[in-house]
Amino acid sequence: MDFQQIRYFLALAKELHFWNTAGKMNITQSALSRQIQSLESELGVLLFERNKRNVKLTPAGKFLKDKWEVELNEMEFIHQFARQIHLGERGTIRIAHPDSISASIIPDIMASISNAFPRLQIELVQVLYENQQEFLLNYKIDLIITRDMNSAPGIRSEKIYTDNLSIVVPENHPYRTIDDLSKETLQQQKFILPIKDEGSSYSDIIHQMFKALEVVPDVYLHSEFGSTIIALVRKGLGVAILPDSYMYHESPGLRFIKLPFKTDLYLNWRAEDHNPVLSNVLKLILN
Amino acid sequence: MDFQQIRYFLALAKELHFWNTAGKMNITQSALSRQIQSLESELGVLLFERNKRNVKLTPAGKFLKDKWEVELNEMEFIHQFARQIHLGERGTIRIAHPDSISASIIPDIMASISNAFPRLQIELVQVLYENQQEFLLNYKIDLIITRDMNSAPGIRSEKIYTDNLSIVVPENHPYRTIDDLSKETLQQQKFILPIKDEGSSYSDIIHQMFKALEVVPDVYLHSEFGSTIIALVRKGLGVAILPDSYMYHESPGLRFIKLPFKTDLYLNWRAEDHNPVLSNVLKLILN
DNA sequence: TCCATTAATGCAATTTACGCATTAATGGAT
DNA sequence: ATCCATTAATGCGTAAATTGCATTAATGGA
Repeated sequence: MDFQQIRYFLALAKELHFWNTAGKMNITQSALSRQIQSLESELGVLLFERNKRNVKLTPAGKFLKDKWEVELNEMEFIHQFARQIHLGERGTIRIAHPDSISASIIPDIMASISNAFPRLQIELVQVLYENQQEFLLNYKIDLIITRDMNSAPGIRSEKIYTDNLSIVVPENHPYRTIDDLSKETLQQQKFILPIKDEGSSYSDIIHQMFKALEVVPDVYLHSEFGSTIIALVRKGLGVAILPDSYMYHESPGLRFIKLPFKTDLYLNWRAEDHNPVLSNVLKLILN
Repeated sequence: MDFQQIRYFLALAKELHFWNTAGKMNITQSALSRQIQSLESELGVLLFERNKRNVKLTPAGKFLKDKWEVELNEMEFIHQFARQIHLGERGTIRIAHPDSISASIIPDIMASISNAFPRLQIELVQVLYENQQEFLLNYKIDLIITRDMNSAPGIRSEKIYTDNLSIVVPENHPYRTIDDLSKETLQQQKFILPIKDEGSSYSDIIHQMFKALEVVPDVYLHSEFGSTIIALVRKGLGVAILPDSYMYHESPGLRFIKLPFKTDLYLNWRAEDHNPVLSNVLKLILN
């Protein structure tokens, strides 16, 4: 059974005239007649009561007219929807990102996506450092922004942004500009730092920074969560080294003093993932 | 687009293997490959991501698999339903009948129909004498049982039953058997009779009966409604001439005395009505 | 009774679908 | 690293289906 046959049937059910219908459907009366016959015999249902003069729907034909009209519309809608999925205009994408950028570049990225593809559903999630690779490879997330270059097989990684590192101090702290910093005073600070994850280039950079400053930091506390770190600094429990992106969180009571060190942000995705939604989002972010 | 193509797609979406699927669908891998390609190009949607080694659904393919499964089941259900309509096993038929037989042959007819065609919906209606023909010809009813032969063009009529006429008297009435009746006493009765409709053979018969008995009835009241007539007789307001069928109404306080006159019941329907439900019901009633 | 209309049908031509055989890509085994 | 078995795609000839044209047969109206 062919959709076209059903379209012929619906047209004929409206017109109730083989010649007129054939004309409208751009076939000959002969073809239409045979298509209807073929439909009837395949269904095992007489659709029209017809003689050489009149054509009218049988009760079963009337029933099918009503039902098929609905079903064909439904089908057309489904196919339209499928086309949008195919073009990456519909669908869901799960993006993981570090807390630090949730107020800096993430809003820009989201705005850009929802502007270009308003029908996309985006799920923003946070993923612990040790789960990042597994979640990506097991399709729990589709895209992840990290501060580490990822070189695992099957994962592609591109640098998308570079953050400055700042030292974050409470408003009443004597550090006011970069010039106030000295090896001696730094040595006296209590530091609140991110957890030093194995192989994390981000914590490496912080480590290298202290090396370059020739300071061995007195680490008061390690936390994976930037918001926790910021709250602790505000309470005067220590100072922190954080990427500038945290400035966008508009947290009062803090001062960011830019340091001459940088940390990169990378976009990571499955190399073999051809999901058109992903392709579209990648194009947008990497532009 | 062909339903068969969608069935091929669904099979392949389950198997994810062209050779195995082709075998199960009883075609060659070549044909299956081309059918899927044709489906993809007609839809404008890539359904499978495939190389010479692996086959997997695209997001759009996954979506269509879920949707099409539902739609195809829906369609199969619709077609099954249509087949039942075609065979006259499903549908609605509106049957009109005189009040008199609602407790005699109507229950038998209903039982017979619902036994043979349990899915049929029957609507029983009452139609005033003057509307009978119009309602039938205008498809307001499909079948009508009358006490008059109908010979209008486009209407077929078949005799299905013959009722005896009885004189109906209250229980305390002196008439006990047919032998108690005499011209003289009949002349003294007050009669409650049906309305003498123009061209109604039924009221004709009652008229002829009185002529044969050489009695001119003292008609106290005319009513079209048998139940009204019966109620009036029970109250002692007169006696009536009614078809035996009323005996089945189990009305207490009445005596039916059979008279040597008969009245026929006819089944009437549109001659050109080929509704299979009607055909089935006709076959049952006329057997 | 005749005629115009119209659905069905025979036939030839065209288009489409199919199976067979082959090709080309790929993942796993040696 | 190389070879091989597996497997989806494809070229080609044949079979099947669909189509249009012309004709037929039925039917309602003049």
